Amino acid sequence: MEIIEKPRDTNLEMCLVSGQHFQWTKTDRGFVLWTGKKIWKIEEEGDRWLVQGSGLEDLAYFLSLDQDYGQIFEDLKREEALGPILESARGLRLLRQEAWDTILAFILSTNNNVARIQKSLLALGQLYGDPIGDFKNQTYYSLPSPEKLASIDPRDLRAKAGVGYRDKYLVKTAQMISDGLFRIGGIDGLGYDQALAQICRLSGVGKKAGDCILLFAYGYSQAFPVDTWMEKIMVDLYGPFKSREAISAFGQARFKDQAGLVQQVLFHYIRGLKKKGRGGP
DNA sequence: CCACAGGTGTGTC
DNA sequence: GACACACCTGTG
Repeated sequence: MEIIEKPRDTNLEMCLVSGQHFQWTKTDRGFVLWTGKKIWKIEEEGDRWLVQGSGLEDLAYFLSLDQDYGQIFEDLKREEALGPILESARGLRLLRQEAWDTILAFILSTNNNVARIQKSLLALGQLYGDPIGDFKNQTYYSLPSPEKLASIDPRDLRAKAGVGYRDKYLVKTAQMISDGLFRIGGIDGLGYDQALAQICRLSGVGKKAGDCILLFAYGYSQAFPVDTWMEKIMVDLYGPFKSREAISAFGQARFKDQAGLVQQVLFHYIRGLKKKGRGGP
C-alpha cells in the first residue's frame, strides 16, 4: 500500500466511465482497474490516494500523468463552441491501455452497450485468462492471450461470455495474431492513415473501432472516432456534414493532437445528458 | 412487439 | 464508392 497526493487534473471516475476503458470495478472508496497484466486498487481519501497493486510508476504511465491536462484544457478554450462542455469534463484524461485488451474491447463494442461489454470482458478473463491480483477476497483476471483465444470454439464464447455474433471476429482476430499474420507491435511508428488501414485488417474492426484502438492503445491522439452519438453532437456544434468520415476528418483537422480528447469530452457530455435528461441530446 | 444500444461484414448497384 | 441488410442480447 502506498499513499500519494491525488494527481492534479485527474478525476478517476470520469476517466473510467468515459467509455475508453472497460476493465474496472467500483469499490467502497474507489476503484480496481486493470489492463494487460497490470492491476491497481485506488482508494480516494480526501486529497490522497491509497494505491495497491502494480506500482506507482506503471500507474502514472497508465493515467498519462506526464501529460499536463490542465494546460491542454486551457488551450482548448479557443474552441468557443465547446464552452461549458469543456469545463464540465475537467479531470478527464486519455489512458494508455494495453493494445490487445483494447482490440478485444472494441470488437465487442459494436452494436453494444458499456455494461454488456464489461460483462463479456469479465467472463473472458475468468474463463480463459490468468489471475493477476486479489483484493478483498476477489480475484481479478487478465484477458486470454491471442494464442489461448485462438484455440477456443466461437460457440463457447457466445454461450459462456455472451459475446453474440462477435464470437467469430474475436477468434479470427486472435488467430491472425497468433499465426503471425498481424503483429500487435507493427503499428508503432506508422503514420495515422497507414495505422488505421492496418488495424482495420483485424476481423470485426472497422473505422470506428480502429480509431478507438489507435487512440486508446497506440497513442494516436489525433484520432477522432465517430459513432452515432458523436455524429449527432458534432452536427449540432459544427455541422452539417455529409458523412461520418467527413466528421472524423474535420475533427482531426480542427483539433489536431487534441482530437481524441475532444471526442472524449463530447462523449462525457452526452453521457451526462443521458443520465439526467432522458430523451438524449 | 419493436426500437435501440458507442458498427461491421457482406452483397449489390 | 455508396448504399441496404443481417446480426447477439438485454432493456424500456
